[in-house]
Amino acid sequence: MRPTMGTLDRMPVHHDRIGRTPDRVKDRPTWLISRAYARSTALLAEGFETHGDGLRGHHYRLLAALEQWGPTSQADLGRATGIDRSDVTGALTELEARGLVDRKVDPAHKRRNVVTLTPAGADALRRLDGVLDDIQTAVLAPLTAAQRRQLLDLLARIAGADRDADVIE
Amino acid sequence: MRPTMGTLDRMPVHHDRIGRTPDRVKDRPTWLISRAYARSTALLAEGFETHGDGLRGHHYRLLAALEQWGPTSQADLGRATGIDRSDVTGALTELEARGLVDRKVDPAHKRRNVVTLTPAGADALRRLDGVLDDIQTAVLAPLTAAQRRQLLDLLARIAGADRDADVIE
DNA sequence: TGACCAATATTGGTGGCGCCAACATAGCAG
DNA sequence: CTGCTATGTTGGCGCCACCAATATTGGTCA
Repeated sequence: MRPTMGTLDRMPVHHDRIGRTPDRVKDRPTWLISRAYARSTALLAEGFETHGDGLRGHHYRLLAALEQWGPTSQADLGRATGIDRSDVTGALTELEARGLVDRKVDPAHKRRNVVTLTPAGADALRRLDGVLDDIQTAVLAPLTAAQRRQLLDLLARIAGADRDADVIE
Repeated sequence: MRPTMGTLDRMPVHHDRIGRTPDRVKDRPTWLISRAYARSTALLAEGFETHGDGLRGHHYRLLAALEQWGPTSQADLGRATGIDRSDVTGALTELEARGLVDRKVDPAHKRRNVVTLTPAGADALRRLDGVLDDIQTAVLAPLTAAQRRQLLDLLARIAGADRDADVIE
């Protein structure tokens, strides 16, 4: 019994440890995945906000694709990054406004835009890489090196389930 | 050189296998997590749509919390499920309209609403459980039983990093 | 007691991200 | 030439996380 409060028992709900997750939910893989995702996106949002000049995940993915594959059409960028064509358009417009990419019509295929990474874009990508690296280590902080490798391996299997199917066939 | 096209080499981009993820991105934990999340949410959305009567993740979490802890205030529901208070309000309104929960003012604490799971709500929860179970097995399909246990353990560690911190201290 | 502060429920709004539909245009295949 | 497909763009939707402001209520404390 606690001090100085006679009516304690009419409190049907105030278990000291509500705030836990319901049992039905807390061990479900989809729940754990969503929690891990929530945690990583929170860190990403913070990192992008404080060191990302207002850029976000879309922008990083596009810059990375351009750095790796060189000048690319928007449609191919979308396929390479898993970003919808329409969202590619919007993100590229923002990147172009910042001078991080260059966009012009492909003279040989006039319906295409050829998107090119500018030097400033490459710089931005390198900066973001640093930010992202820090975030990765923060996310994986609770794990040992061996556990990290394991997790990445396992995640790759379930994350790439459809794509592997596409690739293999 | 391919046939019938002299100007082929000004085509820097048409690798036959674009559609992969940039190397800079594809092994990052946050990326893999987001892919796993995308996969699981796609399955969840499909499952909820075809067998969920239009309910979504929020609703399931709330029903599960109510089933486990009994009548609960909205604020506590929010804390228990990680759903923002404002979103709790909206989701409960929908659940109430379907007769799955009952919401009335706590006579002892008039600023609180006591939310109660109705029998229909318990039924809906059980139905959703079945749907969710199927989705879990679909998500984990590429893994062996041992790998599944491992993945869940590792995810729990990184997913619960903050909460554990809260609990431990 | 009265003044002040904290918690609650609600309303309304933001933003990221994934996705889809419609459209005009351009290239390709028959 | 006639479809059919690919491309880029615009506009919209839905889910989820989050935040701000407000009215109400409870509890605290000087």
